[in-house]
Amino acid sequence: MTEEERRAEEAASQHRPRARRRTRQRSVIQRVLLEANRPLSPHDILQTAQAMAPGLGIATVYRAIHTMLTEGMLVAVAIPGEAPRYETAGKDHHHHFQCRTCDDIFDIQGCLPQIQELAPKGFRLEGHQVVLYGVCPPCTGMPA
Amino acid sequence: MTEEERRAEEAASQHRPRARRRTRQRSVIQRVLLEANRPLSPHDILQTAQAMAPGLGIATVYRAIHTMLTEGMLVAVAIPGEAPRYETAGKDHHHHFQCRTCDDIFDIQGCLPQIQELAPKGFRLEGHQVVLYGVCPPCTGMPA
DNA sequence: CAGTTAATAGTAGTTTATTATCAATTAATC
DNA sequence: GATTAATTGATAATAAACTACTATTAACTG
Repeated sequence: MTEEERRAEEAASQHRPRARRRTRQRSVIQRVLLEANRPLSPHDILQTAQAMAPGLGIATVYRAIHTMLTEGMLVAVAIPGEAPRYETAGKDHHHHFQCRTCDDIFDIQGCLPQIQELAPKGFRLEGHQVVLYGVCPPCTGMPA
Repeated sequence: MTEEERRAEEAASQHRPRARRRTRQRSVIQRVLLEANRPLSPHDILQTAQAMAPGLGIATVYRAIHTMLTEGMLVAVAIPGEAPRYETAGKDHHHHFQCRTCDDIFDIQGCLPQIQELAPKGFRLEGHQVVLYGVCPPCTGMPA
């Protein structure tokens, strides 16, 4: 039985659901994601969070991501050819830039309303995604 | 030693490189890709090609894709959260539409020059990709 | 502070996509 | 038609990302 199944089973039973604990690890992971202000991979999160939570394991990162996703605190960001990244939810509609040198993803503001008109007749358009590719400021040699 | 390595070794040796054979399987795979006129996954290719080449194996599909990629006849199409698809090379700049019902990818014509302006200062823009999401004509109940 | 049990670290296992291996087949050449 | 070796089909092996498992740790609760 997975953690989630056990939780669901308890919720359906007579027992009072156990509280979700505020652990050091989860706090650190949350903070890393809030401060990054751009989508991070599980590995990114692990690397950064380990500085503030020594010994942090990758499994804990994945568990925290899963929890924060179901709580609506995070959203997944899918980039072509890449494993999903995660960023804090609640941002305005925006798109992403991937640096071809460091592979990092950055948020970019703005959008193009005319993008709606690209859908051919007969296709029901429900959403879209734009990804820009190039080199980010740090990788072009510019100061961060 | 892989097939590719052996080929490279022979090319560097005194021996005349052996000819690439035109097999029934490869012809069928090529034809499927040409007629689809949209990006296909290896699995898509296998399904369609097996009708014209009974017994066709998935390994042959992957081998043909690899060969056609290195020959410049195919290009890979990466869609967020999806394994790569492949479509015939040489098309004009275009983007893609993914149907949320059948997951198929369709080519869409046109682009937006203003997309260049979305890149923030300090980011060197080299390329972009647009993916539209929605429901394709067949899946909305319209005739193909 | 003691008891309860959610959460963790470490790691084995799983999943999905792709590649390697190899005996058998078959396209190209003689 | 016989010969040669490129190609194939079946399947084992691999790779990467993620999940399950288990003993241990440490939040919460009274």
